[in-house]
Amino acid sequence: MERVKLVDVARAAGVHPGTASRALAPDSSGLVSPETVRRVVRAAERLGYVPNTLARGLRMARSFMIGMVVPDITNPLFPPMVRGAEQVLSIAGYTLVLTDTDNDAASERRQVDQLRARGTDGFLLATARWNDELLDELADAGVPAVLINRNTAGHRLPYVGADDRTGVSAAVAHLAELGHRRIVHLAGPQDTSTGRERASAFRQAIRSHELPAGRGLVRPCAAYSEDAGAEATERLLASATEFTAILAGNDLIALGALRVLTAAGLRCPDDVSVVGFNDLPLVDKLTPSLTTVTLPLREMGALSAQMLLTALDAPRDAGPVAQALLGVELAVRGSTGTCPEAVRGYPHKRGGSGPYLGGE
Amino acid sequence: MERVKLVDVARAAGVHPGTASRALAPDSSGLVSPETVRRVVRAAERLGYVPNTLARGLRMARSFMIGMVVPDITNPLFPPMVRGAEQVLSIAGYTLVLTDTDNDAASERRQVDQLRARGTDGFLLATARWNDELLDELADAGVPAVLINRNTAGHRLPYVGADDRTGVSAAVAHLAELGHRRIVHLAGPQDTSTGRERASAFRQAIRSHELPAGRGLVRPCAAYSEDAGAEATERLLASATEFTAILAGNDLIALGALRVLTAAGLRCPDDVSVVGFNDLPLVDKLTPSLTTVTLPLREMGALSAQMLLTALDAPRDAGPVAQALLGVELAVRGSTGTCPEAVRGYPHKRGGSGPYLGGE
DNA sequence: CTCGTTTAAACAAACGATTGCAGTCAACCT
DNA sequence: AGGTTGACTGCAATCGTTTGTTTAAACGAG
Repeated sequence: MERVKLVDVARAAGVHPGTASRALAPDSSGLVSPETVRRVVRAAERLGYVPNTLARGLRMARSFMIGMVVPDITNPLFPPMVRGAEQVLSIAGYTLVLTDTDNDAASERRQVDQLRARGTDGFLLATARWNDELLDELADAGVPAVLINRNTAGHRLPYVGADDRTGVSAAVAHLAELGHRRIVHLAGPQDTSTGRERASAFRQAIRSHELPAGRGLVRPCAAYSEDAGAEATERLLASATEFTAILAGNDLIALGALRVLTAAGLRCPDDVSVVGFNDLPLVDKLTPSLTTVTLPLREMGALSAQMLLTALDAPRDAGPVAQALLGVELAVRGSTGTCPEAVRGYPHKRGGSGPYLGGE
Repeated sequence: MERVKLVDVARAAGVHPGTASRALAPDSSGLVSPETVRRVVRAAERLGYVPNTLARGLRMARSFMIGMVVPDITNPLFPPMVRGAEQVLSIAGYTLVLTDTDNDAASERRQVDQLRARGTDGFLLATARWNDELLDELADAGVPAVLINRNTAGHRLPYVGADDRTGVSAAVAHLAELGHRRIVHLAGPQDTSTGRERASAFRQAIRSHELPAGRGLVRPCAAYSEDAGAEATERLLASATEFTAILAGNDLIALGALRVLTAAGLRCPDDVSVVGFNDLPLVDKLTPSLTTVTLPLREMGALSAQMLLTALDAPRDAGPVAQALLGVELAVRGSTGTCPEAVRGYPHKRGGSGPYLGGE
């Protein structure tokens, strides 16, 4: 059974293909008599007509495809965003093309180029670095694109993210309320906006709670990964820094921290409280369950898609680029508890019987 | 800067567009003189020519796009498959279009229709039901498609899955070795091949280990979800069935079971051992860490993509449809331990002081 | 009654590539 | 020498839509 095309519908309705085309398109259906519209629409339904997107795209110089670029779809942070975006795009008649850059800049460029060659109408990018050449190029070229989750230094492209500052502030407030005074931030990579922003918000929160502000309280990790978090925690323990709580740049870093703390004989939350970021699936079922900041991932994906859609049929440069921040929530769980005495790194100086030092 | 098209290249090389087209296509470049080929290729490179995929697709009735359909990208089971498939497809010059059906048959049909309208060259489907009308239609229509993870009753389409039977068999062997004799299987939905296959493999394993085979040992859940697993476990406890171990249809079901067991005062693995399936991220960090069956998800995705590619340029019907099973591994962790005395449901009959009854 | 004016539908030209067919020209064979 | 072959390349149709431009009909006013 051959695919039914516009000519077939037109013939069935007894009109010219051109007329049928106008009748079917909501925009132009005003140009044809209501009676004819009805006839055409009915014929289309009866025959099960589905327009050929390639032909239409060729004629209209639009592909109705949106490219979405994520660093690693395997990271549970991204699927909800993808899902939110896909839902919005699909009801608007667009198709989502997903690509995974494997956290590699070269691969990212290749993917984006390939999509551009395909005539992709716009991009949803979750891979932004703080200084990102590729994104600058896209901005220069006027390619419709929206950033998700991570922003760039220039703020030249529309951006949808979470209100990280408020999340950090809530986390610090929570810890302060539990009596913690020496809080360490295991920050995310400083070449990402989230890493920088959360670190900056952390410093500000420390000040506003009038907590001791010494150096070494913010310790950037090499990556948003468990291993990077573990490594940073080892360095932290090896240093002489005293702390009773850790605010991690994200959940994976928190998991790495927990692993190392446990290995060092420190218990959570009895000895050290830990807060994560992102609320990945299952972190609520760990022992202890992880206190963390919940992000509206799905909504971020949906909103970014919507912003892209409006950008698509807006005039070339319509006002300033939008920067949207969605609200977050602190999920208080088992990994945070009231402050014990100050805890310090490894059995160094004032050596005691174990890693658990401080007052007393 | 306008996109350079084939005519531009042809003019620059001093040939007809048709000739340029042939010169550029590896298949037909034998039809044109080597000298001309060289000239055209150089011109194309110099001008930075990238063919318009839409135009080509329209003419050739191929889009170089592959549709991948998953029930829920948010389920950590799927991202690795997507990733494996994407990698293979992208190096073959194909683009992966991902859609999420939200576990809804109507939505699935809509998505597939839309993709077909777009001229999608083939499908990777992870949504198969045991009796699946849509897939039968696709098979009838001769649409190139490969099933992943789940199969259909008819076995009419190529399929790539995991060797579930061996996984189940290893799990049961492991439990039997720990001394368990009364093992219950909280099976997955029986309208999925995985649910049926694992249940069938379970029965066979019970027989081959000569374990007591009573009724009520296989208890299908309504879905592959934590809630469904919890509900099934409640019914199990309410029944008079004795058991010391549970083999869950997948990890989510296992999590539901653990929740209910804990709530009922039963401890894992002291009172009841639990085995999952799939090895989702983080289940190794739970307390107790979950013993489960690890699937080669990424490889499954890659292989299915490869099979689809070969199917794409094979003659219409080339031999029997391939059915590939990839090896699995049992990850033995903390949720399984040596058998205590028989455990039974709630304080019924022979009423004791708690839920923990049996021998002793 | 006629001449603008509106309204509705038909016509035909794109969009950018691929490809069957036909033509050119030189070489080759008998 | 004439016809045949074969290697290249040019020509033009085609894929299925959309859309600017006629054409045809209907309408209203002077």
